[in-house]
Amino acid sequence: MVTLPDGAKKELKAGDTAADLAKSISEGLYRNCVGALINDQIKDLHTPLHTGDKVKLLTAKDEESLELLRHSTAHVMAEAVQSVFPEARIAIGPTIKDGFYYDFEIPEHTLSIEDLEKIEAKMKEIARENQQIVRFDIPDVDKQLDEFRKDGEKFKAELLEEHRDHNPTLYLMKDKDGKVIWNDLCAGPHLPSTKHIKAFKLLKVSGSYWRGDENRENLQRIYATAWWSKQDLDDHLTRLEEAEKRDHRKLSKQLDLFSVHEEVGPGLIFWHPNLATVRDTIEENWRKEHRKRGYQFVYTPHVASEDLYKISGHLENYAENMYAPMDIDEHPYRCKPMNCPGHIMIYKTKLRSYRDLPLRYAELGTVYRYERSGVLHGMLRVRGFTQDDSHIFCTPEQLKGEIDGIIDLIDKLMTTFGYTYKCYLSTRPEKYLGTDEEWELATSGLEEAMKDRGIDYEIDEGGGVFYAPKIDVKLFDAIGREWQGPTIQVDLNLPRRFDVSYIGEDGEKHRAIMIHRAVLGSMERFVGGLIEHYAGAFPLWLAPTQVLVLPISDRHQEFASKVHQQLRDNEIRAHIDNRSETVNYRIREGQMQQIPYMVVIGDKEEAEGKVAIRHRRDGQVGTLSVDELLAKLKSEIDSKEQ
RNA sequence: GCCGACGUAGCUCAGCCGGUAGAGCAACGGUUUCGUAAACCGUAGGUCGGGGGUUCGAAUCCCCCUGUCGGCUCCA
Repeated sequence: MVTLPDGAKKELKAGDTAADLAKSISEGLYRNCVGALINDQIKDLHTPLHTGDKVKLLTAKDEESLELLRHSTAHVMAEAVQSVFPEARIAIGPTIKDGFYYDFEIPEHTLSIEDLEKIEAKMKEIARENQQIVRFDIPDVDKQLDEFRKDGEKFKAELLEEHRDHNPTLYLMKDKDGKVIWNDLCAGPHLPSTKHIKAFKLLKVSGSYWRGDENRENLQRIYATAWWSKQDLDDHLTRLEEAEKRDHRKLSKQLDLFSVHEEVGPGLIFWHPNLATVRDTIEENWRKEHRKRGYQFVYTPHVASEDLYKISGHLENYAENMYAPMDIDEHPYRCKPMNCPGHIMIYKTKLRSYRDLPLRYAELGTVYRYERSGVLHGMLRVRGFTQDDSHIFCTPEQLKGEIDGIIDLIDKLMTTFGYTYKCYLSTRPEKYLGTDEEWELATSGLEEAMKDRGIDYEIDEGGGVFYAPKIDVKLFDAIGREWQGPTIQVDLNLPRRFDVSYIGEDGEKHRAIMIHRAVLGSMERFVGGLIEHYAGAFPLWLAPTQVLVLPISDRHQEFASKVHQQLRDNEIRAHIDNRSETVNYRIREGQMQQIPYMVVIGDKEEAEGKVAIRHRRDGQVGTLSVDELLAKLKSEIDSKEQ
């Protein structure tokens, strides 16, 4: 007796499988069935059922079934690779978001694009052959180990050795006569056969390490994707192309946003005027929102004596991410990797009373960190960047309220940019500093602030850093991609190291709580992400050029210049294009520069004292007097319309 | 850092098996004065990322350096 999703019960014979269940319901369902969700776990279609099981049969329509498809396609890919390159040894091949990969060791050969085509062709062949994918319990682990070793499958042997006590299974690929063609050590689950595999594409090859360990074997990884239908695959490929078009590095060239220079060094960003305008506007807004919330702005030096980082512990724990020391008057100095010690210096210039707290220091603080050369990426992963950093010093009683205030600020700023977000609470990891009581106080402060606000959050158990529990916020952009967003940490380390304290109501000295938070993160990463989020079309309030004035011919120059000046007088970022190019040409350029508004001025407009408005998305939207235009622009700017 | 790919004019890219560079756009000069996404004619522009080697001869082949790009966490 098993239960179906609609609550119906179904009587089965002993030893019946999910496939038998499907068959008993309808032949069509059986044909389309690829697996089953048994007690909420994805299983093979041929898994025996037991009394009391909750069973949901999976077909291509079910979201969960994609996992089966991709995992099985990974096996087919591995089979194909070993068919094309018999000397290839297989490592692991899990599913990932939107696809899967498989790692191989192929002696004396590096995979090329042409190889991918060959492998794809072979995969199609395997799919067409309708090979059966059969689960097989390994009866004699030692014998199987010998088998793997004999075949040179050292990775599989290593894995089997580790999993020998966990009922290891093989998956066998069988041809129509039941002959085993290929096998892979795998926990499954899988599709019943390869006939369901119709729409897949191998995307790229790259390097990896066996078990992600750089001291171990170098492997070659093939990334691929698989979908139930050609249509789904095509849609996915189109989405990838879309994302590529939004690449901030690409848009930077079109829109003249930023650059990096070999002569200067990798990971160091030059902000061109256009992007500097965007940043400046963001920072202005950032300051305004901070002032409203009682923050005080500070500035701290960009280099500091190593003495400071000895106290902070950075030298001990963070040295590999820091720029090497420089010798100043025979004393080592470092570029600052974080702003916190600097803010603590300011705090400690006086004896603080509980009446002074909370103190909220904020700084757009530029830091330098050594990142391994291979991980640098446009503006998103760099070596020098400006954090919108703040450190709040408060009493334990104030903690929750401060967290609440930060969440309010986060919500305000993220909504301003049209991001949706999700919060994660990371709790104490295995290795940690501080006492259990401190962790409890800090963690519950974070959690309760979210609870009181009614914010949806997930808990990442043990995901905190060694010195702090934290709230991480993930952002979702215009095309649903995820970005690392704001973070709040309750630091249990630095207040102790620097003896950050205050005098309480009781006249005694108490350790202050120090909250570390960044909302935008780094200006580089945030603005880089924004470029992609908006696909280069910044909303009016952020746009580098807000209005482009276009006189139709030379006789309209004078009026056009007046309009231009009037806009500028009203703090609109306006430019005029009075080159002797056709109107069409200049409009095209304005469009390609993603300028929100163009105002066209010809005989008609001059006669009426008005301007013709063109919006980059809506095209011609009528004529307005300059005053009317100013009012329209101001309201759109003030509301920060997306 | 490691694996792989790539680096040709400001941009996008061509240049096969070695015979010392080419297009479009942009720029510049002129003509055109135009009504909502590319007017016409002309000119100039490159030590082919840097260094070394092979060769009579290297953008092209080999080595080193540098930068960029894709990955290196998602566990049979």
